[in-house]
Amino acid sequence: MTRSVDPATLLPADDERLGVMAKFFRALGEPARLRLLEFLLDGEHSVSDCVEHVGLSQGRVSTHLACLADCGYVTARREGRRTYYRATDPRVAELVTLAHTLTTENHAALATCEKIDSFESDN
Amino acid sequence: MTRSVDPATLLPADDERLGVMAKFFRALGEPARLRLLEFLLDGEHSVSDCVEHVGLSQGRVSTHLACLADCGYVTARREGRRTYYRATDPRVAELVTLAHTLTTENHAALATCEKIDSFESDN
DNA sequence: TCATTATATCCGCATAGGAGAATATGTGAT
DNA sequence: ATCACATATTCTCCTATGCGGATATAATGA
Repeated sequence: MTRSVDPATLLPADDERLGVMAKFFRALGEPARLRLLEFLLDGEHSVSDCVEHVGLSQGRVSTHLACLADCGYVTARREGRRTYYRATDPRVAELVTLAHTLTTENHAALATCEKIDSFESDN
Repeated sequence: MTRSVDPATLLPADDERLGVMAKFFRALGEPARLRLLEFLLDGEHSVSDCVEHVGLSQGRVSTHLACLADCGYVTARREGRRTYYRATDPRVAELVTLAHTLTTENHAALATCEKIDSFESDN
């Protein structure tokens, strides 16, 4: 039953687990989605509210929200022609808070990390 | 002192905070880096150990490790010609654990999320 | 100094995925 | 049924970033 454990040929199951986790994190690896998530942690909002809040096109915002929902960060509720999104799970808030704390502490180093380019604008 | 609060024209400071947090999360939005981080949570390892562990090119692994270090997930320690990396902050372990729990619960939905493509291989 | 080993950096290539615009779909009102 | 509004989906474009391979740099030893 034991299968190859050649380090470089890792278990497929682990591959999948890591792939899923990576997706999960990548969902928050976008300023726009992070802003949306924080907005939705703050309370329930419709898509149009979100559009106004982040200032992106309606289509893009809709996609971002769907992404957050797929990842389990927020839940959607349809009411009439509107869809309301909200972040309910307190552990999500916990995750964001934890990240906020860690990034604040490490702000300097992170800001200069060029391996990942959020937007190294000139500020 | 209060400045424009037009929702779509958000505070630059907030822009930067979100940009940095996004970077922080994006660092974990990659299966390879996630695998490396878990490996380093487990104990201290040299770059070559890591190369063997993840099975990617030495250069790539070095970059991934530098990225994790810049983001504050791991620390580097040079000893002779080798560099040893390790994840020390327990809050990092907490972050990973939390994500692991949440993704496990939501595995099904996440696996089908096509907004983000980790690798939707045919499994 | 020169050789060897361990890391780090650079380069070109390929692709994931974000952006807006246009369009489709769903839903309540007339 | 038709219209108007709210959201979702599709399209093309373009950039960020992962990858390997080559090379530069650092550190130890002869």
